[in-house]
Amino acid sequence: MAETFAARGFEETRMEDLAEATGVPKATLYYHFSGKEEILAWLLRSTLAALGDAVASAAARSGTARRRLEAVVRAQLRVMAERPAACRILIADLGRAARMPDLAEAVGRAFHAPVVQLLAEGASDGSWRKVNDPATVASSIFGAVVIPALDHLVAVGSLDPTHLAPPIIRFVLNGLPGR
Amino acid sequence: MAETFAARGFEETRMEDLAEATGVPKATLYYHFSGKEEILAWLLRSTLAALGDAVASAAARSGTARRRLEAVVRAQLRVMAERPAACRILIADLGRAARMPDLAEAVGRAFHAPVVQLLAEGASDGSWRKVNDPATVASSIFGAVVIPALDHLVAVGSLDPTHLAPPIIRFVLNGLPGR
Amino acid sequence: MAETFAARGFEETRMEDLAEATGVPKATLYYHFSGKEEILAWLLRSTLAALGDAVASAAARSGTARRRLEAVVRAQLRVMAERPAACRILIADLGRAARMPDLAEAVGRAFHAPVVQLLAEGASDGSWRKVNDPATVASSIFGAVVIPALDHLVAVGSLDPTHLAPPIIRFVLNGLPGR
Amino acid sequence: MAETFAARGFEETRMEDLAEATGVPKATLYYHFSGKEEILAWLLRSTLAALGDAVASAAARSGTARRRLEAVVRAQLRVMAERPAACRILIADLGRAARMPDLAEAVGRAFHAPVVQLLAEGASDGSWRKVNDPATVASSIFGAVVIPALDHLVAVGSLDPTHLAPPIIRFVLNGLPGR
DNA sequence: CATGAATGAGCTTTCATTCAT
DNA sequence: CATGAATGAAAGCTCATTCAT
Repeated sequence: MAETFAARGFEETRMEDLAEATGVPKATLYYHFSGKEEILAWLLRSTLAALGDAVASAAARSGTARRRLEAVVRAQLRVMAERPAACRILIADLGRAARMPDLAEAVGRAFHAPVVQLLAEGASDGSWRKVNDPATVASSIFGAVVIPALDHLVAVGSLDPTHLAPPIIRFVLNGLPGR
Repeated sequence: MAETFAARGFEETRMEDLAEATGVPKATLYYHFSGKEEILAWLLRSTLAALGDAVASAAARSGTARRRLEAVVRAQLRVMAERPAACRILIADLGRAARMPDLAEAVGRAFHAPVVQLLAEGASDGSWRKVNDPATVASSIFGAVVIPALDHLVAVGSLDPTHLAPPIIRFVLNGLPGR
Repeated sequence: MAETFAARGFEETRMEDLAEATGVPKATLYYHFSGKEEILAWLLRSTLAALGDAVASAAARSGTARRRLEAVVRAQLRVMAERPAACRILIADLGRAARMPDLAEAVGRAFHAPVVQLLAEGASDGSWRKVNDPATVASSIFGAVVIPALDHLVAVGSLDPTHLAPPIIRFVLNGLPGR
Repeated sequence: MAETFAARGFEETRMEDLAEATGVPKATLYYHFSGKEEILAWLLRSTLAALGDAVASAAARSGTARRRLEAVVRAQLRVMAERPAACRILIADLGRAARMPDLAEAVGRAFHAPVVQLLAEGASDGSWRKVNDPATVASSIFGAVVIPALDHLVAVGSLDPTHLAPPIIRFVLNGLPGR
């Protein structure tokens, strides 16, 4: 299902394709879901929930904000590695996600809000200096994690957080540091 | 044209809509383009070319790699501000762009390659320490610029590089710096 | 259906016309057939099958080849009278039938082969002298039956084998006999 | 031109195809002809005229009706051999020809009328016994000549009257003669 | 509860044809 | 006279969705 959407894109995926991919007859899909968009939403919602849980629990750990942000990035990459197809859909079609109100909100709750919060906490606990525009920076962090992950997903077909996490985390925490 | 695509998304945009938006009859569009997808490709290709030019000339300036990377980010934001619709399409539907082979390549040439190059040069000129995984970091930079820009584009409808550039550049160059 | 095709010709017949003529919605036609051409093929195939059956059973009778050939011609005219529309299509658009590989073969099996066989048998049983070029003569017989039948079909709108059969059979069997 | 029509059929032939085949730009074709159908009509009319001339002069010879009918058949085959493409169009799409009023009439004048006339004359000069239904028999003769010729045209791609004429003439004049 | 069959609603695309030069 | 460019008018076909069983 997710694989089918990920391979063809939402609009290019016919209800028939989903039926074939799952072995569930079209009409039965309609028995369980109200339509194609709802299938996608269900897929993404569940991934977003997983992401939200992972991020939330990473952010809720004890330790410095720095450590916790690192954990958040790792958590995000781990979830993407576990559900590559759903994540490809989500990131490859951000526009659609943005147009699905509850999803946009879910992304916000799942990643954006915890990170914004963390940015503030890090300023307090001395992890980093005060961040002036935390909303923008949270977006940048999201992009800095998600775009290279998508690159790998598309290029390699899967995601190995072991390799990807270190450079990303280094970049997110330190940028391009002078010596 | 770009506005139409950006507002509705590719599939929701009817050839008829493009005809109305441009005043050019449907059949005439087909006389010039081989189909809807080619229109989109043309739009994106032209924006990508602009982006490529802007990025290339920013990267080719004199000065430290640090300064030049800063210029590259500004250039990227400037192009996005100048062509908000095309950029929304591009970023909001990265999956489709990825499925258009020449476009994927164009993105690579327009942004990825120059930045990878710059990362190497910065290591030489002392702008920053050697970057271990320049491909991944270039992706992260791309994401760190593009995702907050998309956020603004979608939320605000336009892009003000004056406000957006500073936090993004600070983040890209310094990450979240300790005091 | 056949009437619609016969009246307007294949290309001038819109799918919509067939839908109206049958009361079956266009989309339903597409559910059962893969396209307009397949509908025509199905129509013609069924008529050809009827023709094949009629010709085969006429040819398989007991009696002299002469008698049986006569029966074959009558059978052909009878089928044409029974399905005037399908036959008009078939004969009025022989070119299209020829371009549909399985149909061309079906015509061969339905008429040509049995007649060629009969021509040989008639030479054995003394119905007529040996026929030198049976393939050509079988074609001539086909034409000698089918073209006047088409003429009547087009001119009169229907076919009365009672009137048409005698002159055709006389001509086929005797040509233009001297006294 | 004729070849193009013959290969694809009238409706499947695009104006563009004719332009390519002749090297004459589409718009120029419209400068000379009023439309696609008129091009076909022009093609067929010219062939029909040739056929009419050949048939008429064969029928007008001196000699018995028998000899002259033979000459008519030969003439018909000769014209078909000389203009195989136009003849394929004509016979393969009899329905269209029938729907073009002036063409239907031309076929009549070119073949049907002279043969009907000949049938009467043959009854007078003792070539054959009186023909009861000359219109039908003329049609049969037309079919007996034209259908095997079309068969060859389609199967072999060209027509050799030398081989085809004898069996056809024998059949037309004698039918299937007892010994 | 599940599903094969049926369909309403459109959309892309194609072409014959026109017209300004 | 000739033609490249432009277009009006359709039509075939697809698909999400429904519904009777």
